[in-house]
Amino acid sequence: MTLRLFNTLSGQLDDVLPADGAVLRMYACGPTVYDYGHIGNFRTFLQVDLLRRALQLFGVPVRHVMNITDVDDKIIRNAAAAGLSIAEYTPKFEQAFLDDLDSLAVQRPEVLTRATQHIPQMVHLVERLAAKEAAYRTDDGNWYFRLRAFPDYGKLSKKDLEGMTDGARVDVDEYERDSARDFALWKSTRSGETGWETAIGRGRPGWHLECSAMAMEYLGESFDLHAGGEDLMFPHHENEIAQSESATGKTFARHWFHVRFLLVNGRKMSKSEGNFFTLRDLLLRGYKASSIRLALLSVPYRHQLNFTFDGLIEATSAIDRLRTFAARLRAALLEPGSTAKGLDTATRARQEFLAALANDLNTAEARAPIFELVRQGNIALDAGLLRSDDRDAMLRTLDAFDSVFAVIADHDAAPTRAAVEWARTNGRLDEVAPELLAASTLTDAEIDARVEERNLARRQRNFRRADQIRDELANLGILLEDSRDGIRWKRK
RNA sequence: GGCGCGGUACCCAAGUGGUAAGGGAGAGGUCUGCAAAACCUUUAUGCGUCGGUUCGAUCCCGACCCGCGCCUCCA
Repeated sequence: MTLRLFNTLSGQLDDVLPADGAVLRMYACGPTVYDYGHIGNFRTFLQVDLLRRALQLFGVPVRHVMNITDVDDKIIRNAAAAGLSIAEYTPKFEQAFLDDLDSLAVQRPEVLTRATQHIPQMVHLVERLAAKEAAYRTDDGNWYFRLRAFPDYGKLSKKDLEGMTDGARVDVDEYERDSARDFALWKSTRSGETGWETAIGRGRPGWHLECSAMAMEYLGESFDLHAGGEDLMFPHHENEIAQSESATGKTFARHWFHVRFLLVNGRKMSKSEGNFFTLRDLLLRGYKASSIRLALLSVPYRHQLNFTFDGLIEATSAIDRLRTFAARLRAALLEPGSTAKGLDTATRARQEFLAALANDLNTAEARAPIFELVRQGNIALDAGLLRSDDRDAMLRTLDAFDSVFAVIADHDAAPTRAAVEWARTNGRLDEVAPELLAASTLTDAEIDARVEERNLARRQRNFRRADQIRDELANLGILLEDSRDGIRWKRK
């Protein structure tokens, strides 16, 4: 099956296939590590993760490069305020970012690159552009890209340069540039300020330059796909195209993938608006990592997603249903063999799931056949009609689903525990949901012992005592389920 | 002002020129010591409004209303 994906550049659905017939080379703009990321940021990284997982499911090997921007104005400002160099300031937030990716089950890119470790490549790119008269240096030492040198400018964001000249928001009076729209490639700095001594002078790279230089370093001058949030389309990605294609004369990225924004209360979630949640905020309130992952993945990437706590609760319930079914399938004692209906149910669900994903990563549509499978599977189990090969086929379909959505396999304990630990060491225990703190004090063995104690009471038909234990555990966030196959418990 | 996206049941949300997937929540029932889980039934003559095209439109066209994003650092 071939993935068809909306391409911002072509304005239509295009097949996503490796140009070299072997590995799909993709670049995704990563974070600027000046603070903890908010879940709006993570929506984009989750959708990129979904993309790479879907490609792998379709049998397309992926080489995925992500940058870490570890030098920029905000980093320099925050580091200075903390009395640190940027090299001392950024590692904490880079690590937090990587930890958050792990919590959300986001696969690591094949290559993670830091801007500060690629200064020579950036300088070289400026030199190439200068040689073609596409870059120029002003008297203050800054380097700019000459927009007139790239007639295709605007082809990604469909903006007409002529039509947007000198709007109110352009810094018309910015000194010495040939044109107000020319963008900075390299910013000169004085000694004492953050900067590097290079052949093009002392300074630091502009943001756009970083991505072009690193993408080309690891993926070549022309590659398959470039991803990022919708806000990066203009000017960031437009500028990447301009400087890269001016230097190489080749198409930079063939396919551009843009993820639309996460809203909260109908407004864009952003640092500057102050209306944001970090992943840790939500974990400490007692929401599970898997719930957050599913909630941010279930609305297709090309639609805005309005974040709500109801949405998280809904995702939690949906995941419970999937996990309960998977556990029930695995535990069921079944006759060997298969049934036509059972196999057909499993196969059709898988096909419909794959078709929905292949259709521009339609995650909402992709969920439906999986839940239909759950229903049909439960009915067959209730009726005692399921055979072991049916079960195996159904489990394979669930595995395919989970290789992309990654929410059925339960890895929720570790992120929550880590978040609580983080709150403890950062003096933020008051933000932790009470039942989370309580539950975190109970080990699995202690819970098992309490469950056994209740079981004994039940066998003695001492239901008062049994219910009392169940209530106590419930107050600690532990839910019990009595089933024919025994007692299951789970952390809320 | 320019460019773009969206308005589908209580909530989230898919979708198609031929009569509305899925999830959550709610209600009733089966099962259970009671719960929980699971299953069954149930919840839009209706898809922002008004016109038009069509045998037929939620889906196509036009106008309008409302919401959001980008045009500036930003996932």
